[in-house]
Amino acid sequence: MSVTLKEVAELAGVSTASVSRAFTDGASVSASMRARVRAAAKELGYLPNALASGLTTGRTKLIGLVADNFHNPIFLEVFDRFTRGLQGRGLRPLIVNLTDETDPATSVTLLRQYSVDGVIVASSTLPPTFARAFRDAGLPVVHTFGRRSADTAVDIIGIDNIACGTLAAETLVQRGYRRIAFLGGPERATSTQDRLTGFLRASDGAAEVSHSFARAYSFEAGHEEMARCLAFGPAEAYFCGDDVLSLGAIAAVRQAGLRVPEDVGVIGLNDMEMAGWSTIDLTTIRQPVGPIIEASIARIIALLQDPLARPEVLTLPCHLVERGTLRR
Amino acid sequence: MSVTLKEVAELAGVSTASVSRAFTDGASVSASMRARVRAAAKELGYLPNALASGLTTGRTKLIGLVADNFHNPIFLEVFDRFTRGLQGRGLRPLIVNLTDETDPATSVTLLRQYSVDGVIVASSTLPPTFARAFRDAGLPVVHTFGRRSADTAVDIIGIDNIACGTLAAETLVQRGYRRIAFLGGPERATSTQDRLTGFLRASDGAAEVSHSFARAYSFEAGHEEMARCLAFGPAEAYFCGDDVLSLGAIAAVRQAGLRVPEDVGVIGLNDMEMAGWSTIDLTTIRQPVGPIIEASIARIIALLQDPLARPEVLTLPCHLVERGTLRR
DNA sequence: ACCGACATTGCAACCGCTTGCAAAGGGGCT
DNA sequence: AGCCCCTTTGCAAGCGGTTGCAATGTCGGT
Repeated sequence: MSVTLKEVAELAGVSTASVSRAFTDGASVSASMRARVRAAAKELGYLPNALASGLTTGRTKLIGLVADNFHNPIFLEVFDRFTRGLQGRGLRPLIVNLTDETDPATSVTLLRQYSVDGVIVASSTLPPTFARAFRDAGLPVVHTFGRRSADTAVDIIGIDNIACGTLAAETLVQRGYRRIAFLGGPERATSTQDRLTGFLRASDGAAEVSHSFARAYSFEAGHEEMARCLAFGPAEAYFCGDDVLSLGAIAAVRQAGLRVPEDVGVIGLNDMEMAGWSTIDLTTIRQPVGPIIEASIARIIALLQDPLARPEVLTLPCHLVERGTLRR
Repeated sequence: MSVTLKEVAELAGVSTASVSRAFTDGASVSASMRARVRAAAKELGYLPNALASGLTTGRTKLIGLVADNFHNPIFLEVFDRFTRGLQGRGLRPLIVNLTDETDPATSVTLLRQYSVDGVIVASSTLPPTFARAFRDAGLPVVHTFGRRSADTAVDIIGIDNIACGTLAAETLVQRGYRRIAFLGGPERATSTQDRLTGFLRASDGAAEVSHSFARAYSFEAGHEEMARCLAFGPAEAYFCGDDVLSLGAIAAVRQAGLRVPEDVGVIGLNDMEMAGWSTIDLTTIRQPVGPIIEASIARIIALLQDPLARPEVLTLPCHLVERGTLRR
């Protein structure tokens, strides 16, 4: 079907070994040989077969990209950056879309079958054990947006969710809100738990606090949960676990005939692209997605070089983005 | 590193051929042999190496998924469905993120190197020649969201953009708008051209018509272009080339102190998930993304079976989704 | 002219799996 | 018992590349 190494070798009148070397940099080949081979290859339209080469070298340049949230707009940015960043470095992402609560074993199997060189788990909700399953299978892995944990078994790159919760609470208190609330994402998500922890810690004594959870990181869930809160008498301001959740919550507030931020303040987390759209104008805590992903890619590449490197935790700072859903 | 066929064969006391057969259904193996092999495999934690097997069989179960719009929320749905649909059928998507106007040759090279079995080009903006490049390289390809063209060289699955333009114009006219406008996406995108064609055709004589183009399918571009339109005296209603564009346009209208739909009506196209959010509530033309993608996957699978099948064009119907940005 | 060091090249085995072909085994039938 | 046919199994040759090792060639130095 397609042109092989052998054909190029024949045309160039050299051994297949030489052709192979002409395409690997750093190999021992003379300039003239390389030129000759390249010319023959060009003439035939030869392309090295990445799979065959992966078979012998043990490196496929395939990176598993595991994600569980294809509904959150923030993931558009995440995918865009990951796919570009990886392909810009000669790596190819192999996507795994975790439906529901797929167990780790399945994804591990999947990715091992394709001999990926490494895995990036991009999720703020999965438990640390998930990423560890890859490492246990001998695959380099970094958990992007993961939770820092005591036993640092895998590399984690993300934000300090506890600090974010604290920042949110402090901001609300500082703006003079006295009855504040945390409207989190799924209770089991590690990010939710941490954000709540930080939130409670910082608001303790400084304000009257309550909290509840939406069933998912989605608009509907935010809407639903806020509607419930309103029915029980709303707080003055809410820290929502996520931007999408915030939008759902805001919709519910407005539907109840209340104004944002005059009657109810809302602060989100992520700063997804649309949070800045003038019609949305969401005050939120910005998660530095770009740097996080750059760092993740750099880290996975480092792990490819040295799979035994000690796992590290890298935490990037978040900051407040002032817009129109919180009073000054 | 990982367990191989040979080790399983040794443990089970059979030939490697038998082990291989035990893992291929339809192969000639006795039930007892299969059981014995499976047991040994399980004991060792053996996983067939998909790449090695792809090397010999010529099928990798890898499908290239080429897209050029990682900023439009509709693509979240597109990716979600494609990745799930493919993996549900035992295929693995290999993503190519087209940065800017990457030329087809590069992606072809990339995907050929990984011996993908087929390619799905998911874009409403790329010209038909793009997808054809894959076919010319001998790769089965379907162009999802593509434009039907006279010389049907590749399979196309999508909507009839001309009909959508017509539907939009008819809807506006029927609602009593007399001065209507088309605010399209990038002028070079095939989808833009077709939507405009249909729009003009249907509004001819029935209303006063104008048209212009945004520089991209994005919020900012829509905002910008609508601002420009408003400066020159706005039409009564706009058909925007896309939902995101619509949102940008609406933002500009509101910023100018005008109301939607009272002063200016807006109708979009796509019906992305957030168009239905109560705070957005966009009247739009629904593109049946689910069925389009299901059909695309089914088609690419059919092509894997029979690569020489004659290309087909499948056009799915769109319909109006009534919400709050157009008067009744 | 001779020697050693170094750069190039080819040979051939191997990466992990598949598959055509032939050999072996197992019935059913006469 | 003998024959034929069908099923099951193993052998071995690939699939497209890579790479250790040995062979060859080149060059500087004496």
